[in-house]
Amino acid sequence: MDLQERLRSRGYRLTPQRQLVLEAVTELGHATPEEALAWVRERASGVNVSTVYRTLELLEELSLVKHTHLSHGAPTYHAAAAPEHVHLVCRTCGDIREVEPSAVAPLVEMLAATHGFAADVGHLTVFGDCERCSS
Amino acid sequence: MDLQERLRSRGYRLTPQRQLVLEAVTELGHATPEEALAWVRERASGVNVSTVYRTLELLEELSLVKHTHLSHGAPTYHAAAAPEHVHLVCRTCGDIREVEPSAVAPLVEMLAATHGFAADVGHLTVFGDCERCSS
DNA sequence: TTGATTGCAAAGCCTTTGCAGTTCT
DNA sequence: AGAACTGCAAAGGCTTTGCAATCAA
Repeated sequence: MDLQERLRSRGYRLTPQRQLVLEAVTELGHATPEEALAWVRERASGVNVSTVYRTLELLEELSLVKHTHLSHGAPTYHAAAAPEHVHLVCRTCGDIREVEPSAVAPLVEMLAATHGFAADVGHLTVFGDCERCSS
Repeated sequence: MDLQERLRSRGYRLTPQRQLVLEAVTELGHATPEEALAWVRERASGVNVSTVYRTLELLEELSLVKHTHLSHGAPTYHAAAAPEHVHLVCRTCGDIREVEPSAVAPLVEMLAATHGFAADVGHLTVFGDCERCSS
């Protein structure tokens, strides 16, 4: 199912800006709104920040992108099509590492079993200290 | 070790504002800076927002409080003395539930073993859908 | 044509900062 | 006196919103 199809089925339109923002997030892997904007502006001029914000919100609503909070500031977006992963963020050195969702499978299963809670693994970020910083 | 002692040993001073902010966070269990301020203002007048921010930062530095992000907006603080817990946040109904750290023990151990990563359980928040909302 | 979409500028949250007055030691 | 602390007001990030012009279908 492609972008246009998803948009049209909800009465939305396909615009160059929307294509570019989705492409930016996909290409960059992880991108803050500001970073996505920068990427887009390398390809098209005059695109505004507010369009990026509105588009990211829309794309998230369409389940085409997701976001997490990897730091205190702006959130980071990534394509929903990208393989799911959990983030490990080191609060000492700032290093960010991705680990496979299988790492949290036991947790997810147990939350489902004991609390009926359906965890969103793609949104999960674990803060702590990485190997170098905790020793 | 009490507040005054911790402060003094680092060259800081004990002030009514600092006592009140710590008390607010402790009493409220979870509090945003704004909520802490409101609580403090019920006991003392004229306390300023910036004092609350500065104090929370200081208390966190002294390991007396911790913070997590339970929603998109302001962070929530809780006393470090409170029993550690993980937060489950339902993104559909907004419900917030606390679960015991034992729930994530396997995850924590495995991150330590395979990635040398020391997870901060008290900061961990799992987003997803709660029982009612996922069915 | 007509409703969706955009750019622009202004406003809004949340938080930080500079500074001068005040308080503690 | 000297340093820490506070309130106040202004500024700073990040994000949202109102509106008129523009564009997709």
